[in-house]
Amino acid sequence: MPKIVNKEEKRREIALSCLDLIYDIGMKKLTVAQVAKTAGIGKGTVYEYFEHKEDILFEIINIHIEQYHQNFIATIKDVESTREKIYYFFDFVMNDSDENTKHFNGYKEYLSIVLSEDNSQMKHFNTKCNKFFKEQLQLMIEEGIEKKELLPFAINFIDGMLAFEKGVALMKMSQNDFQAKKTCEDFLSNLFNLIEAKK
Amino acid sequence: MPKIVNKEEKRREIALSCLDLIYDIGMKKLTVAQVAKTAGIGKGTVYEYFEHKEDILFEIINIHIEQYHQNFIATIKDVESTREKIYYFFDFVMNDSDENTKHFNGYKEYLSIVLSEDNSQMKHFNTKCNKFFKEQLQLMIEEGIEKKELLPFAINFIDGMLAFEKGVALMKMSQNDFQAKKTCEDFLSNLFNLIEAKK
DNA sequence: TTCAAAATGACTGACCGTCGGTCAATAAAA
DNA sequence: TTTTATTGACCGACGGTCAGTCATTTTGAA
Repeated sequence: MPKIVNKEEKRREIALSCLDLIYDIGMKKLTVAQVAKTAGIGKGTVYEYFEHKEDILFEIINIHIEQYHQNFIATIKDVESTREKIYYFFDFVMNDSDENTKHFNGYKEYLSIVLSEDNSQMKHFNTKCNKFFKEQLQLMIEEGIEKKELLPFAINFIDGMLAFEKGVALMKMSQNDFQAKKTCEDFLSNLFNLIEAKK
Repeated sequence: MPKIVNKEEKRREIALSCLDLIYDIGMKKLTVAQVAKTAGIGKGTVYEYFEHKEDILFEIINIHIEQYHQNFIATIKDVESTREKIYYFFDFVMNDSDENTKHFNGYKEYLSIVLSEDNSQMKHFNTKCNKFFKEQLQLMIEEGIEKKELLPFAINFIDGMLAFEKGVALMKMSQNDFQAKKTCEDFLSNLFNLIEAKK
């Protein structure tokens, strides 16, 4: 019998090898032949690990989100004020570093596919991610209220903040020169004026 | 000279003939051969009126938006309270009628294309549409403040409401069983608690 | 103990069908 | 005859398949 490969590991390895390629040219222009060449495998082998071309991106997004979740929790832990924590919640749409731009771009490509197909698995994955962030935001805000940094009714704006963040992401992805950072900062500043406990 | 066809009119006519087809199967599965057959023309003729397949959807969206804008202004005119007007602003994501679902679905397909390509024209179109809605919302709110229905700082939440609406749209498009209507209603109810002038 | 044959999963790239887009030829109006 | 509109055969690119090859391990007869 041949060496048994760790399918999950190799799947991950192939996906990651295409990361820059996808970032450079996008999923639409990406060909499976290119993927195979980049990963140093045969074209048929790609289909040994992925159901279809789009599946490759799904793997990448899974990796990114996993990292992001961990990173998020770790960073939050070291932040003192609720205000700062919530700002960090919007980091994904505000941060224009190379690293984050790459993630953001990947998410854009991913969304494009979710919208064009009717893939229940991908939609479910979205729901799961969203749930995570909602829970995190809820924790932050509840803690903020407990610490008397926020007024109690701040709890009512969790869904609003979640949707706002998604909306800013969408506008950043679908418009030229959209001022994501400014829009977030203004919104947060105005919101905090209302929900923050006055000293 | 031979028969001069009204290019713009025929373009519109071809696009509209495919409306249900696109709604049924989506842009990805739509083939140009199908479009030609449905419109009762040759495949090559399609390219006389459209630059590429996606261009057909762009025409549809243009028609829809034009209608929608007119309809929006007309409806707003007959509505009394600012609160109701703003509710109507969220109609696009809350209304599940067949008619609106079709428009919403078209917008979803459209967005998918905007995200997958880097089409500056489409992004510019988005920016324009958004500007329209922002102006409308601004008018409503300014009027509401003038009529003492809203508190003055309500003006600060225009961008927030815009982004919120976009976010709800995105979540509705990319998740299973997302409660768009409830999310909007809750958000608006909570927001009005803050920005509405107390009697 | 040895090692050839059998077994099997990994891997491959030629091949296929589909489809977006092109263009040379044709039709038709003026 | 000229100009414009129309057309569908054709092309090339690409996603996905599959019959066959390879490499390694297991097996069991000598």
